[in-house]
Amino acid sequence: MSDDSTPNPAPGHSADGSSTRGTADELIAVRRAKLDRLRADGIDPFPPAFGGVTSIGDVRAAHAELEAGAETEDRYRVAGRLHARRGQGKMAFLDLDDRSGRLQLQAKRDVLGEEVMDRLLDLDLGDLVGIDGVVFCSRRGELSLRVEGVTVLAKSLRPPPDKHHGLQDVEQRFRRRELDLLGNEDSRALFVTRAKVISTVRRQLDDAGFIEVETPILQPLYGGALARPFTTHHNALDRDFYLRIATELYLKRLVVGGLERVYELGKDFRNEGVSFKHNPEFTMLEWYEAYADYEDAAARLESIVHAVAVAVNYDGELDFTPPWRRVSFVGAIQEATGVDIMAHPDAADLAEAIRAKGLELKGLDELTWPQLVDDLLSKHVEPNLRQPTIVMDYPVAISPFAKAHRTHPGLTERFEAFCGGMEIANAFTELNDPDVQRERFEAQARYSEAGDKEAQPYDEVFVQALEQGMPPTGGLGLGIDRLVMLMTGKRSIREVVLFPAMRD
RNA sequence: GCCCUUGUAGCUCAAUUGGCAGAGCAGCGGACUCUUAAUCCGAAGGUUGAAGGUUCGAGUCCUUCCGUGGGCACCA
Repeated sequence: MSDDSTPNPAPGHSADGSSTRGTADELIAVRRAKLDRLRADGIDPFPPAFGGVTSIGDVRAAHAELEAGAETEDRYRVAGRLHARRGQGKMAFLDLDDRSGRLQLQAKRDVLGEEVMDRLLDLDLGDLVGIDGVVFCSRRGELSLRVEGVTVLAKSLRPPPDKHHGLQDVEQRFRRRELDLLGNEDSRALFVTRAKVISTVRRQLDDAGFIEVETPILQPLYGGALARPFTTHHNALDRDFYLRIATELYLKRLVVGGLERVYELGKDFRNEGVSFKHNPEFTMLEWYEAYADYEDAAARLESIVHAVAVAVNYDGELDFTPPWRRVSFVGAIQEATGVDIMAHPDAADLAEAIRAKGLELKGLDELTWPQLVDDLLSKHVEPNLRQPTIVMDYPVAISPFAKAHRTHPGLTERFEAFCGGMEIANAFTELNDPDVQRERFEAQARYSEAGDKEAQPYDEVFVQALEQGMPPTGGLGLGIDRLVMLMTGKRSIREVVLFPAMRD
């Protein structure tokens, strides 16, 4: 570490100039020299706290009507990061950022005196400072604080991103999210919006009588979704655990236990490829409601998502007003491709029908019937579902936890919701017949033996829970990251996850 | 895993057909008491992602590797 501090000139007067260069190391060295100068002057560059701060947003709100040139007697203490500086002589203007906004500071030598003024001018962009001052409105109409006191709150030793362009490099924005946040106001706003999405969802469920629960992330058996898990090892118990791919099975055991309305909001982990809509760890909401079915779940989903859109002032092209368009799974595929999947109940037959329609599907002849059906939906239907759409009644073969449809054989009471060409939710009338559930697991075991790495492992404890008796239940899973993508108009999940997975 | 794309100063971006690597901001020295992408003067700042190769000469062309972004595959 290069800590070769220059001799300390008077505060505010810059370092001797002989060692002032422009490389990254030298930029840091200049800042370290200023740090040393503060310490030499008996100033703590990293004080422990700074009380009595008013947010810039609150200062602005209190003086929204102030006219150009107006003075006040109103004093405030604000704190934040130094963003820009104009003027260097007997008067300077500085911009100070906090989470709520930006405020101009006016520093006058005749107000502050030589020592304080010099110290203030010696600050670097990016330094965290506390300011005591009095509100006025500049001749050009800019709400400002006339500085009366300056407190260094934390010295910044590295240069901040460009003050106008912010941080543009996508890789650095994701790898060094703190630089993205401090350099790009819209990035900060996005994550505030994300928090609002989550708090709104919570409030909706809390107000509807749901209780929030926490179930294991480290699971001895994974289940509740069709996906490959991450595996880890517990040393003391000397056994492998899986990071959960879903919360479904534990939550249904809580319904068996009589909690009736439960939800969990947290991370799931799936060991699959990354894409604009997949991150290996992602935030999932699941809720289960006793005595409800999938129609009730659909209505609740519409209501919650609509409430979220209102809460974040969504103004994009999607219309989340309930009720959303409903189409049947079979009908949606037939409409988009002309193929009636129920008329072709085996794989070879269905593959022939797909080929007859001239549709593109890779590996057509190697795929199982469920795979063919799933591909038809994901490649030929899903991308075109822009406006919120609920696709109802999925085939039983791809729905191991959904109850058989009350009137249509071969189908289940399951829907997925799509918006912006993406799946955002998956819900069923939950299968609560333990014998049928046991058969479904056995079918999954056969898929697994046939080489399907995503088939469900048999979960005997879960089946025994169903044998205890689970009330009729509606359950739903909602992808929170994708919901935030929709609400903010972002096309990549990496934009809405603070620290997305990156290659090393 | 495969294909395409991209990587230049701390940050944002240029560089014609292969012909002296440049600008703005930031930083440094100086001027400036209502500026706000402040302005003005001055001096600086580079292993062009890495390693090889072709060439009189490579940021530019070729090979390999690393990372980004996009697509495919995977995601029954």
